[in-house]
Amino acid sequence: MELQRLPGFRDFYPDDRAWLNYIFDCWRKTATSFGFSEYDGPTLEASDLYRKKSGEELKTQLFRFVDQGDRDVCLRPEMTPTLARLVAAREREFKKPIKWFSIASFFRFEKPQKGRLREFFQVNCDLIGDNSVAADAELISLAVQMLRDFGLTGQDFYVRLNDRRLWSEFLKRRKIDLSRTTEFLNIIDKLEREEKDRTAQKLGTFGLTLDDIQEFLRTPGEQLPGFEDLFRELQWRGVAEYCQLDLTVVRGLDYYSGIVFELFDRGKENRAIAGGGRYDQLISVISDGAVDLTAAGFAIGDVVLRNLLEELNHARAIAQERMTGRGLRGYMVIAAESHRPEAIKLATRLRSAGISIDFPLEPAKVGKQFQAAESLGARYAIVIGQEWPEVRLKDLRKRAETAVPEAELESALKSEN
RNA sequence: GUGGUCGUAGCUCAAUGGUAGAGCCCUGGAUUGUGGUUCCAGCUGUUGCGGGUUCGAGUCCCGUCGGCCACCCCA
Repeated sequence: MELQRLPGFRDFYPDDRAWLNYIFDCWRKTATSFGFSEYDGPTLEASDLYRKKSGEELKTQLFRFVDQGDRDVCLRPEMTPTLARLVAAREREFKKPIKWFSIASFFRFEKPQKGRLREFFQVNCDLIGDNSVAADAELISLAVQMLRDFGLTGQDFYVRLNDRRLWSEFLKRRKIDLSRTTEFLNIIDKLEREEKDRTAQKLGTFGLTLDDIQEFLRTPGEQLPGFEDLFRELQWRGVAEYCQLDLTVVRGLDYYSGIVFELFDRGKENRAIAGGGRYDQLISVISDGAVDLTAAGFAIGDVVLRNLLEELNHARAIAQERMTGRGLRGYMVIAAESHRPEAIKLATRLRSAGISIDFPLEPAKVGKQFQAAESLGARYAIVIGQEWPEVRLKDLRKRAETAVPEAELESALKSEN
């Protein structure tokens, strides 16, 4: 019996790692283009960091243990508390608004299934110290752009947008105890999935009926000042058409205080690709009131995203193209072993110039070497033979071969085509 | 945590309860300086693991560990 991989964890063989790199590169490029700076934090955090902001149920989903120093620690299940800690600790060093992103791995002890594993990666983008609707719009716009950069379109995904304050107002107006907000939002969250009877029964404990809710759902968000401003901001950014108001989107986390949104794929699966919102009180809570900064952010996970990119033909084609573009530039075919020393010196020089080069470590037949070049995905074969110092440069895609003096090889390999 | 379903070669899968196979991949070769095709040969298994029924179990039964899916939960 061989050693097994832990359930919910993945190996990343080169093909898988290429996918991950492609996704990371895309995330990083887009976040940077919006003026966000990359940061990171530790993978392991004190358990208290997560207890401060959440309920008791959390602990079954944490990778939690006591270290050799008798500290109660957790593998991070999300980035936001770490971010809040970082910002709270050195808040005055950074000009506002703080626009940061990170690409990191997270751990949750859950039952693995489609789109949900025990270790996964997320890009987290947060905008801190600005509570304008422009900040909200900026984040939504960034989330949309991040998906568009993978070749996804409005045909593939859309944004479900809501503001929790709409429900807060709703509760206030009906004189319902606001301390039960979380309980209430949980019912709203399940509105589409749970049986109507069950929902009605739960609502009954609030003195509400299903009709009360349905009626409120039909009335758009003009009841909250600022929502029109938000949509105007979204329009300026060209992302309003991706968004639709959906009051049933509330998101599970307690700490969301304003807008919340999720990006869904339009396929029948309808899974959330990304989610986020405004959490104006969290930094204050984490820092025990020392620092009070408004904030909003979102995260995109790698698992659902990759599933989706592989399912959609156009997105998969783009991914394949961008991933193979980074292959080997030249494979050196050493046809004359007597020139191996020169060949290796040449390869070393080309590599120093940033050109990816490989060659056989031991003598091999020329045919074999060409096969190797082919299977390694090399763009060019460089044949080192008796003609040295002249070499033969063969374009493996075009199947065309030319003679090139070795001194000119570098520029020949660098020229685009 | 609950339920369904599936575990056979590295991968994808065959095998009415009766001697475990194919394709792909990989390795080597096809008169020694040219690759996506082709041909030949070779390699690989405690049929996930442990019990049970049977003359005989990959096949039937129980347990267990995994995978997938749904529920729960979702940061």
